[in-house]
Amino acid sequence: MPRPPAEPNAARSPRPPRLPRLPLSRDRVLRAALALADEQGLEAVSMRRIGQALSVEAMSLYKHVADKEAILDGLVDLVMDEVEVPDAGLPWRDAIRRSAISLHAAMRRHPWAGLVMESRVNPGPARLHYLDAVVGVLRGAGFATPTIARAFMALDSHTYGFTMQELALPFDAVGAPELAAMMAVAFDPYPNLQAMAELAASGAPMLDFEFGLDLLLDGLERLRPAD
Amino acid sequence: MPRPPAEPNAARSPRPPRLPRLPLSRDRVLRAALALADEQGLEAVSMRRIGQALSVEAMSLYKHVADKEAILDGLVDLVMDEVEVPDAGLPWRDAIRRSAISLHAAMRRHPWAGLVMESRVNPGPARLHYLDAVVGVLRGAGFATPTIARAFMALDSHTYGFTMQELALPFDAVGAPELAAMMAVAFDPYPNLQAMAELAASGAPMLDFEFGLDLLLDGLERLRPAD
DNA sequence: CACTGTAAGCCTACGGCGTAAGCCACTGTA
DNA sequence: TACAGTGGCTTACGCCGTAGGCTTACAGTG
Repeated sequence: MPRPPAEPNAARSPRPPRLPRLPLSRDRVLRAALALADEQGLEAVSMRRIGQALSVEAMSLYKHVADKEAILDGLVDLVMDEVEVPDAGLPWRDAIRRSAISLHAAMRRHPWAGLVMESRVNPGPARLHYLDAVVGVLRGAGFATPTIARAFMALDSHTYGFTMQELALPFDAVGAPELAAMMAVAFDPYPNLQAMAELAASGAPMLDFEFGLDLLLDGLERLRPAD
Repeated sequence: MPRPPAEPNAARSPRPPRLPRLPLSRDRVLRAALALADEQGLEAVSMRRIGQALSVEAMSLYKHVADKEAILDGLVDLVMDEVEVPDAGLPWRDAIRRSAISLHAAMRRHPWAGLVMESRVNPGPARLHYLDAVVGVLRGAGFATPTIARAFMALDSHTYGFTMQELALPFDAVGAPELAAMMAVAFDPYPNLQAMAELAASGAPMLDFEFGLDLLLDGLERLRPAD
């Protein structure tokens, strides 16, 4: 029902006293979205619920962000901002190692982030800054440009891939005994996997991010031209 | 408007002649979903559009699959079925190498698959079979069980991570010159990335899946107990 | 002071989504 | 013949992103 056209009604409700909320902004929108994602998961990040968290209608968000894609891009960059950028003052191996571990940690703090990052094409400034620093350190270590490209892909692939698998695994969600029981069932017809289930049941740590990372770094060190 | 209650109407439309379509089945649903995903992308995979592709209403699918999650699980397993499982008859390194390359290729054939796999918790039979074979080959090579777990994570992380990054990159979509131009703009304030942009512009292949894979395999070979 | 442009937030509505619940025609068996 | 089961259809609910237009408040100008 289209309401009557504007009718300047003196008997209107007594004029809401315009309580002066602090104004919306791209930054406030992103922070609300980040909180929502961290606390309630990625599927809670909808325009309506972000609006709700800010006591604002969904459509009001569009005055500050282009669309939902832009919000996701912004979220990724917020996470990348938490990552320790490789320090050109350190030996190349330590610098890369630290930053990879820091990226891994950031993705674990925001379990939704990996999925979002990998569906995204355009890197934001924080991501570019990180990328630039990695390349800088590898150049400083004397690697040739094509090797740098390959090395970067290999290192980042390990970090992303490991984190994604780790988060998909229920290792943290349940205790070792429950997990072992689950595995025993699921692995029933697979003899080789039984050994894995037993290992998990023993409570031994199954997830070792630095194992693969060090394999890669060792290999790169061997490829590095003597300086 | 709730239609009149059942009224046995003799003047009904002349009885649609019940043309005998071949019946629905879980398999037909999955194949339709696979075709949709491959041809029109993951967001085209909706219950309504799968139904459309099968000339059937969306709700009819629920007689054959539990829900959309089940369809996605099924899709992942269809892709895993295309993957060459490591051959226990080969030297461990060749066997693992071939299967990793095959997994990478399958994920490239179905660019949507990586994203789906990584949001999924329960491995299907094809995935379990693959996993079992990898573990079997590594056992045969003499690795200790904890090392096998770590090695598997590292190898799979590289395959998933590399493929996801590769697919997010616009390397295939545009030609080298266009890409270089894009990079030159995006990389403007980042001196180290300029070198990468030039490398890409030269048309040199930027993506080398086997580089990281071989770094990992070399490292594992060095860790392997002498037999 | 009045006037006007503009920005910020609101409202309505559209087409799409996954799926709960129930209906109906047909089949096979008792 | 009766009956239960099966496979498909219909309707409807509550979500989603967002196009388009409206209202209000304020800043700048005369």
